Amino acid sequence: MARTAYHHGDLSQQAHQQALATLREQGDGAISLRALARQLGVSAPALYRHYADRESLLAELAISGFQALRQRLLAVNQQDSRKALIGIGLAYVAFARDEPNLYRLMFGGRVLPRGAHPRLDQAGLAAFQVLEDTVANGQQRGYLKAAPLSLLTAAAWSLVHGLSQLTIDGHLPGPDSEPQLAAGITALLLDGSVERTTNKEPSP
Amino acid sequence: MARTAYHHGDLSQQAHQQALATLREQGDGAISLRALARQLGVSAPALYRHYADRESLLAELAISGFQALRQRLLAVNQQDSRKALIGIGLAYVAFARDEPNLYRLMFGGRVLPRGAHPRLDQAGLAAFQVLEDTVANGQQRGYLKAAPLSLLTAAAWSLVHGLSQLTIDGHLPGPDSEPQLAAGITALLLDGSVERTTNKEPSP
DNA sequence: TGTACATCAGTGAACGCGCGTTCACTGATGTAC
DNA sequence: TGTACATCAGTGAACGCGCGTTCACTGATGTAC
Repeated sequence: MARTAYHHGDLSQQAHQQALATLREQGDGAISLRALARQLGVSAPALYRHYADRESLLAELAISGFQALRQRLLAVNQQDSRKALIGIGLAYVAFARDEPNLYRLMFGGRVLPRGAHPRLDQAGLAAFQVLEDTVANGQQRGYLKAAPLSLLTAAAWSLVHGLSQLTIDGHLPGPDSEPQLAAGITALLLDGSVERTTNKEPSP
Repeated sequence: MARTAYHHGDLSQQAHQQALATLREQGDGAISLRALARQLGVSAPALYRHYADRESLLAELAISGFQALRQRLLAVNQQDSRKALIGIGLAYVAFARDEPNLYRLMFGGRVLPRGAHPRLDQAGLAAFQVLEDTVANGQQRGYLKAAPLSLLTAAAWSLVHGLSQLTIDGHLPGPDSEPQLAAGITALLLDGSVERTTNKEPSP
């Protein structure tokens, strides 16, 4: 253990991890730089070597959250358009359910306003892009209505985002019935977006 | 002005109003009992005559928020089922856009957890009820699919809630194009929920 | 109509707390020659 | 291979702040008789 007194060596990473743990357990309001430093056995100002201020730390957490969400969405099988869209919806809601406090931080709006952290905005966009690509894909295959892409995407996003929020805030029936709820709701929107004549996927 | 030194006479109400003003301008995080008392020219402990603690005050604000939302939803014309559903969606999103910080408090989840304030939960339910009634109404008139009411309602709610959140957090295109976006999205969900054979409203 | 008294709605002072951030500093590391 | 020196990553102390809440209290109001 080359843990010399000075030069912790891994402070940036460990601070991130510890803050993430606190966030998960107690929400972003519970994250303070002083407490964090205490937990890491380090003086508070040391953290300022790695994070400009408290908000920057939170932004970093949110960024890695968006990256994780993006990975989940990318992992969805894209072969069948219909299954892909439902799969994206399920993956999205599953992420929110698994990481409620992280999700709240990412989309809270209050804590991390748009525009203040360019890398954060970018990470959010990158995750959103996967959803939009999936919709565009479905549309190109003639599977979705000819409505403007932005409209279809906004609808899909609103739906999964709203469902996520309502779920993690306990407004909807227990989490046991929630996955099929998500699937059912997504299907509901989908069937509305399907051209009547083209409700079969062209085989690859 | 019977504003005697003691006995402010209207402290409860004025505290509510002042707190609401602060909430609107700066969000719930900016509400503190001490600052509030200062603004009202009253000692801080005086507020404890009217509110058990800070959180109770926030709960009161959220309650009146739900009441206001409910009124807006009740004001929607219910004659035509399709128009009613779209109207509810528009009214809902308009409320969020007009009162972003209040809306965040009502649905933040972090600040006011479900179950802690019975009257708050009740007020939330009462607002939700209007939406559910509208959906049930549409279904009874044979206008909506025979899917479970809870599913249809959850879908509608998720959609408008998600759209509201994304809108007030600036994730969607400018607020200028937003009303037609809301209408378009709601219609998208609706057309998916419409039985193909019954897309005309029985005339009254 | 007057009065004793309970109750209500305020006050001022204080407790105890933790926070973000800055400052001048020191010890460790890496690099040029 | 050794050494001067810049740079990096920490330290401890302190500033200044505002907060929620409790305490023992006092002044005003309302009510029973």
